[in-house]
Amino acid sequence: MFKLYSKGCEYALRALTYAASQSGNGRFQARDVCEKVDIPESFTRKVFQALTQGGFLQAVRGPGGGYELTRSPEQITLLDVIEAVEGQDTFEHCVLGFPECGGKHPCPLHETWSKAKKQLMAQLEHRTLQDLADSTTRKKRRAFVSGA
Amino acid sequence: MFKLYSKGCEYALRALTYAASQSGNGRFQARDVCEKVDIPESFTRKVFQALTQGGFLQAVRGPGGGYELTRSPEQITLLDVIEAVEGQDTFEHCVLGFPECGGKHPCPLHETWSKAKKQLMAQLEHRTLQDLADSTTRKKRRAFVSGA
DNA sequence: TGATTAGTGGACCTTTCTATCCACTATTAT
DNA sequence: ATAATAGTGGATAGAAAGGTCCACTAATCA
Repeated sequence: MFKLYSKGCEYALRALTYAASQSGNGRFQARDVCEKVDIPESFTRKVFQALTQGGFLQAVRGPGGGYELTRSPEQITLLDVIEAVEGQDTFEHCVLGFPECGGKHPCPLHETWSKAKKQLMAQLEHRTLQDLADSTTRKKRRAFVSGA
Repeated sequence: MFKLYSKGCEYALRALTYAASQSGNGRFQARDVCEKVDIPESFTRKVFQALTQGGFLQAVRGPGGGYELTRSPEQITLLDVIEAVEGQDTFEHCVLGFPECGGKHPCPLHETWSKAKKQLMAQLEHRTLQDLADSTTRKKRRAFVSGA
């Protein structure tokens, strides 16, 4: 089945989007954010650990601690998050599984897929965590104003 | 990690592309084609069974038997094969895992993903098994002519 | 110093996907 | 009829992804 990214990555996107939408110093706690966006805490913690080791998040221990983004949300694209979680080469594998697929020995789908991939990645590079955070916040504000 | 489709679907595409590239009555045997394109036979047989039950292939038992495509290769797009193996709804799931994601309650990524998906599916609908078969045949002929 | 808070790292379990095996049925040829 | 061929269906095994638990460390506060 089709998968744009793993579950861990999905959780990371949801969690970080929520974190970015919160006003304040930008610090968030794993427990809190997982509860808020309704994703499995233990599992997501592992993803946070990986993002920390990858230099994407900074961990702060002890009371009042949590995580902080090392860049501001408007400087982080979806592709950044995806590649941080999945590795830089997620989109690089030959879709027909030809080990030799490449410039010199392209598989029959190489050109087609290259084109599709380019368009896909352009979309993912185009939007930032801040964009996503804004769109959720807007929605909530609309609901609030309309009394829903 | 990113996956355009499952292993089974990858094998189906490779096998059917090979089958389409063969001259003759269009009948092929599981054992033969799996050997030729170097994919696991037992596993791929299951995929063939599914494609048969889905009306995509016709099975012929006994000596000289095998499978036949129920449509000609130039009438079968990559998207056809993918949806036949993976189900019609492979590309329909919300990428952020929001159960409510849809026209009325779009997730923050809904628009972005819809656009990317449309472009992706356009690519997959554009090429047929015959196209893929032709490109592999052309390559072989080139190699033959050039003496490689 | 001791209690509390919050992230860490490793072991372990469950589910899904991938893969193999084998007895069985249908078909053809001798 | 019998043997050989080719797909079928079910059981089962192995690998990877998804998920949980718990003892531990670091930091803060009383």
